Amino acid sequence: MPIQLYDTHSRSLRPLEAEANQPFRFYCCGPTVYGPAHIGNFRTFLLQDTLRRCLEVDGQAVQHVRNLTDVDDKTIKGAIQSGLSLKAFTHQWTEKFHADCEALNCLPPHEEPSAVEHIPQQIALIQQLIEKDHAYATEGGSVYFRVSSFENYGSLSRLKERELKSQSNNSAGQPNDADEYTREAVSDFALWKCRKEEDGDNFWSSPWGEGRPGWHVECSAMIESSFGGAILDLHGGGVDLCFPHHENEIAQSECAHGRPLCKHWFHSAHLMVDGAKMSKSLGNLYTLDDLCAKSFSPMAVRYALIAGSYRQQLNFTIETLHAAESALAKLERFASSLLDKTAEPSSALEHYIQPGNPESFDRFSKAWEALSNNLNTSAALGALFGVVGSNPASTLDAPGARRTLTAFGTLLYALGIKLFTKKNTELNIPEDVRAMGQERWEAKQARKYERADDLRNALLEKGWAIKDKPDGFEIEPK
RNA sequence: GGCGCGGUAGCCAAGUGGUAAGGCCGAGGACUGCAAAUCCUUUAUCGUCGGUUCGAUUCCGACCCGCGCCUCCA
Repeated sequence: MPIQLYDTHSRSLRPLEAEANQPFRFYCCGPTVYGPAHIGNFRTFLLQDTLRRCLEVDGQAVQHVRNLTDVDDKTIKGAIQSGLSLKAFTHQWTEKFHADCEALNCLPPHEEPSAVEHIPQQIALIQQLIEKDHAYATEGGSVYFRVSSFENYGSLSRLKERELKSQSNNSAGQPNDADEYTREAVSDFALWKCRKEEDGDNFWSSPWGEGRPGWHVECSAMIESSFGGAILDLHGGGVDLCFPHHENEIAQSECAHGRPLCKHWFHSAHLMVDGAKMSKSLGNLYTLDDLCAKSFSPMAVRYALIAGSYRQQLNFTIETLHAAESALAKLERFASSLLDKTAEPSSALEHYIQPGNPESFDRFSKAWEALSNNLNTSAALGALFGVVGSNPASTLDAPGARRTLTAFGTLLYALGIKLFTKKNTELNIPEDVRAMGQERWEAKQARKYERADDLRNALLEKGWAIKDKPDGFEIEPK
């Protein structure tokens, strides 16, 4: 049974299957690299990553391509403000994005094309559109897509053309382009923007004069060049991209190439924070670094961001993150109970975290079914904890524990969850803390409880907690 | 105004025409010198009002409330 996923275009659940002997062609709109990505961005990328992992577990050869938007209004503005070249500016934020992705255990896409490196392809695409009369150049040297020339325009988002307002205003309500009045219709969108003073050095020459590409055309051109003219199996992005970006991509690609752009559209709902849309003005916009600074682990962030199903807005709170840390700890205890049976250290768990084979899901089959059925991460996690609660380790022998670990590991792979990531990085307990712990233990053994409790409280104030065991004690960060 | 989504326990969040997964928190118990950690147990009738049905949280209708997109946006 292939994985089923809701398709925005047909508004129905449809199976995800590549053509015979072909990779599963998976394209995602990537980040605009003008600053650190926030957790809302990452929710989308994490969900896409989780879907990709599920496809791999399902046995498909996924070709995952995610672009970098490194030339647009925001990157150009940011570069000029920071006094860096566009390339240097976007490079630093690309590096940061990669580092965050790695911390969140996001698999790198197989290809990550850069928009600025595909300008010739974009120009070629625009030329094709002009030749086919789907686009026109204005006197000012910009090029627009003629929306009225594409009958299906609006089918993805169900916007009738007559309902379209202008695509020509920026967020301040000002026209984007000086030559706005030379465009034929307000709903026409820019493919090529003529050079403007505020763009600084960031312009390229084209048959229509110097300028730069429009945002939408970047994706169409990169898809064409990465997938060599094949139809995409899946295209993903946040819901906000549905219109106009994806709608425009469809118009450009289908008009230029005369075939459908994509078979399946995957849109993930937005992340809310404390019940409201994230925004800088509300002070509820978090980056990964912001959360790590509050000493949450990146893995808890991943867990929290994928714990709700993707079609539902997820309400993120700091409490969610505490819940994620606790849930992760519970999974670690579960893994430990199985690893005890196989006499392996916790570090051995990673060998079990593999794409594996769906045939072997065993008692985790409900969890896999949930993932297969429209990427229901929430139900999958629920089913996972159902198994955890049944405490299978108590009745398993070593081979049985190994089988259970294999199934469990496959599921962890699908969800992109790594365990025991915290312990490995926090083993440096200061010497004085260690000594206090030892002294407290000795006082306790000598039944000098007052002294022992004082030391325990003192350690707590320093941020360290003592966990007593029958034959000794451990010190952990509070 | 157009298109779309949602209202489930203190919080987050699945799900189903036959009396509601899971996580967190809380409470009770075990353990402990007392704690912590851990383990066990435990907390809802599903926005409101109608309708269909033997039976609805789940289907239909109305209403109320919240949210998203329609403009750069994951």
